[in-house]
Amino acid sequence: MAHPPVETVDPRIRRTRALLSEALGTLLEQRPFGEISIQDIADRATVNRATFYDHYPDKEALLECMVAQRFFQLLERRKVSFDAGCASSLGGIVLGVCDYLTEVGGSSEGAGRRLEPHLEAAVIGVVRRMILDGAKKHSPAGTASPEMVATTVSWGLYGAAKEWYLTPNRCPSEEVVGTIVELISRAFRPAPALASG
Amino acid sequence: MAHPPVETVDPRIRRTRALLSEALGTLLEQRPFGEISIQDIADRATVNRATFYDHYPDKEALLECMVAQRFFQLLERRKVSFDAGCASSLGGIVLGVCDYLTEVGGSSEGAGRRLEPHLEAAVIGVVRRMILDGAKKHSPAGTASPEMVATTVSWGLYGAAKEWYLTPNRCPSEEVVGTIVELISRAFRPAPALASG
DNA sequence: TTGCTTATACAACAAATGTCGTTTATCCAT
DNA sequence: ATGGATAAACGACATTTGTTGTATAAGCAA
Repeated sequence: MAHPPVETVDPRIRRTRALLSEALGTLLEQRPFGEISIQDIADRATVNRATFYDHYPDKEALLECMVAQRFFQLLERRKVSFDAGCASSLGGIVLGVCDYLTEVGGSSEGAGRRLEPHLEAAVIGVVRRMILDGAKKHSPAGTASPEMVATTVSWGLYGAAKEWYLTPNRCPSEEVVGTIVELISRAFRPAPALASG
Repeated sequence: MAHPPVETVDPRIRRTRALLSEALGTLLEQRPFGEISIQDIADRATVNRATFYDHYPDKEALLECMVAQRFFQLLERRKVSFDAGCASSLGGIVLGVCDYLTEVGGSSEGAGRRLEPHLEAAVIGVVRRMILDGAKKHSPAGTASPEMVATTVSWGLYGAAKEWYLTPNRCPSEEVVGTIVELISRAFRPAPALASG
């Protein structure tokens, strides 16, 4: 009944949300997000349309939850974690984002050359959480709070991955990881002297 | 007639789009974006609803155009530009983003603690363009293309500004600029040795 | 001015959205 | 097992959305 899907024990709620999530996932393999109606999702999930609104305010919210969940599971499968003291540990996250974009964008999303904004927000959210957990275990990197660092890095990281993904003849994901890590990992290092002006 | 508003000379088109943009701007001062229908916008603009669809596919597209235009004008008024050789020139952009978020989020958007994704995309787009123009005039910063650098920095910059904006008891925008510039400007410097691991 | 081009107004339509109230089924604590 | 709590099914409704076709008006070039 809660709109932002909170942790719940009730098997009815878990079942319904799982059905809706799976239904949207299946439909996204067939046609782009914009061509999927809530009725379509409810039908595929064998759930009443009104029940959908008991769980999510709109289909964008469902997409966001689904993406966050699936992307997080992708990182879990790869046993990706983050240690702020180890710059190369960012590589696993970067590779995960690149591969996830390729995976979900391959069929329909990428064709329109437009990533669903809520998909982007969900991915960034997962990355931010992971970076924040790692960053908090280390000493502060200058005047910026761990939250500020985590947000900056997660947004920059995602933007870089998206830039790569939208490049017409892009290189394999493994090759771009180093470049992206190089760009964003500097946010964790102590500040060098800034150029004046 | 073109959906993505291209440069046009026809005064009828310019007039209609200006009316729609201004109408949405006025309505956003009264209630959040989600509670504004296309009919509302068309009425306020004294334009037929069907005409709206001759210019924009949906109200999100109008919002994106409006935000990009207004935010760009904000930077123009402040005479903000970017020179990749001068790290502090990022400060003007950062301050512009922070102030713009405060400006548009003050009335209705900020209350719900949720920024419209298309607003975010528009702001990032303007920042990216400005950074890209400045970055292209300089030598390449490592293996990353100017586009990659500009995208990474613009996303990171926006994320940082958003983090600041959403902080409950945030400091004045002038105070956070230095922190954000310090975080993101490193992407323009030559790569230091990375921590191993 | 004339005439061609094109943007806008307008009406109408099927479809989708978001909400509400009622009934039925499921969960879970006792 | 019983009973209270609550989730889901279902039908209905007003509203919004996106599209289509035709008529009117505005722009612009000759």
